[in-house]
Amino acid sequence: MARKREFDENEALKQAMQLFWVQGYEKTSMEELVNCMGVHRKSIYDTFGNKHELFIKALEYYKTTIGQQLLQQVENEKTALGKIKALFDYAWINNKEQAKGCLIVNTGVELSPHDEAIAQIVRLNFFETERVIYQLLQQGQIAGEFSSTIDLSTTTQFIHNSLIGIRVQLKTTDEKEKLQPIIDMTLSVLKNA
Amino acid sequence: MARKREFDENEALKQAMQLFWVQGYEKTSMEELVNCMGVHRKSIYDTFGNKHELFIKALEYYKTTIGQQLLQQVENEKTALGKIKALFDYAWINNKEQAKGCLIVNTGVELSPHDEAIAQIVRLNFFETERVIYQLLQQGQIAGEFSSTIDLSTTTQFIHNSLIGIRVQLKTTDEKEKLQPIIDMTLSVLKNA
DNA sequence: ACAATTAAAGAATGATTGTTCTTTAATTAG
DNA sequence: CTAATTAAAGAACAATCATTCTTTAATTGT
Repeated sequence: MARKREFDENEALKQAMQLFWVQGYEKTSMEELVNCMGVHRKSIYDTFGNKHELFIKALEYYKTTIGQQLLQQVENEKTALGKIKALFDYAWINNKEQAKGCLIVNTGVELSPHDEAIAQIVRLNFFETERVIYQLLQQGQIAGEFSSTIDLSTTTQFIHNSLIGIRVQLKTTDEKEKLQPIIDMTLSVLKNA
Repeated sequence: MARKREFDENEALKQAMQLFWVQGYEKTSMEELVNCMGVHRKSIYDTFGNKHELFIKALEYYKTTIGQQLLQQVENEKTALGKIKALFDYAWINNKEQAKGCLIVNTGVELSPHDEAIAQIVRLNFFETERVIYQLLQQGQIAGEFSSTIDLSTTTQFIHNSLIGIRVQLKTTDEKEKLQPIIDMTLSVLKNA
């Protein structure tokens, strides 16, 4: 007994996420969001709350779509090394057309120090990435691909830190060809003696 | 034949830099800058131009003060390894009281994709850091501290990428003790066989 | 068919944004 | 001393910010 929603909530959220990803939180105005989502101002507020809540929902959408695509790319690879490489390579795919880095890293840098709710989401996403890396390192060690002497926790942190660096440089550098050697060198610490 | 300026231009610029460093460009309003610089609105505009030009001058100030302090810390060390470690450790000093990362990295992430003038400044600062790393690696190789088989350019990129990661994580993580092992592992690639 | 409900549309809200105008006060060259 | 110059102070600017109000249109259970 009510009027039907004319827009697709997920599609609108996707557009919002893309804009936040390119521009960041503060730089993005509600007017821009209205235009890019194709949804009326009031409908955005009725559906998603306010700008801050919309941003959090965009972060969640990012995790369940982009994050899931990333895991898919990882699982497509056979070897542990291939899977870890896929983790790095996937960043490229999202930065082919436009330099926008990683939404989680961007958000952490922009908002973590003065927005505890969002800082927590960033930490959670980082922690999940580290969990994935840890398991891949473990698998690779068992399979004999990686050195058995490396410490799993430390190496996980090390790989993740390098991944964060790459995600930043995808936004800042115009010489993306310089990044692949960095990745190769990062992964070289996994090699068997 | 004119009235004297009552505020110190460098001191005001220092305060502006600090605020931009903590909050970023977009989040920082002129009103906040007026309060924190202790200078009248109009005087800020008369002296520094507009917000964007003030930000660029704050970036320059950062380079000539913080950047210089960093080089000082590096030169205080005797060995090449010590100097490179100092490069990493210096990030800590500025993040003891407040998590604010590195102004150049923060700025690159926030503004590089949609502000070419600032993107260029970020690239220039990155290039200078890489130049310093390159020279230290070269010195260390000559002194026999580092392996002679490492490629200087690639290793420079690799070290810098790790440094960027650390500078991001200083803003995002609440477990800073996890970062030291990352640095140690990064520097382990320099070791002689 | 009607009443209840909710979405869409458009206009308007007050607050804050970056920037500038006007007035007053201080300084110094002539 | 005075006139010229420039800084400081305060108010004000139009534009944009996030948010909400009001009105109209569509949907569906009864």
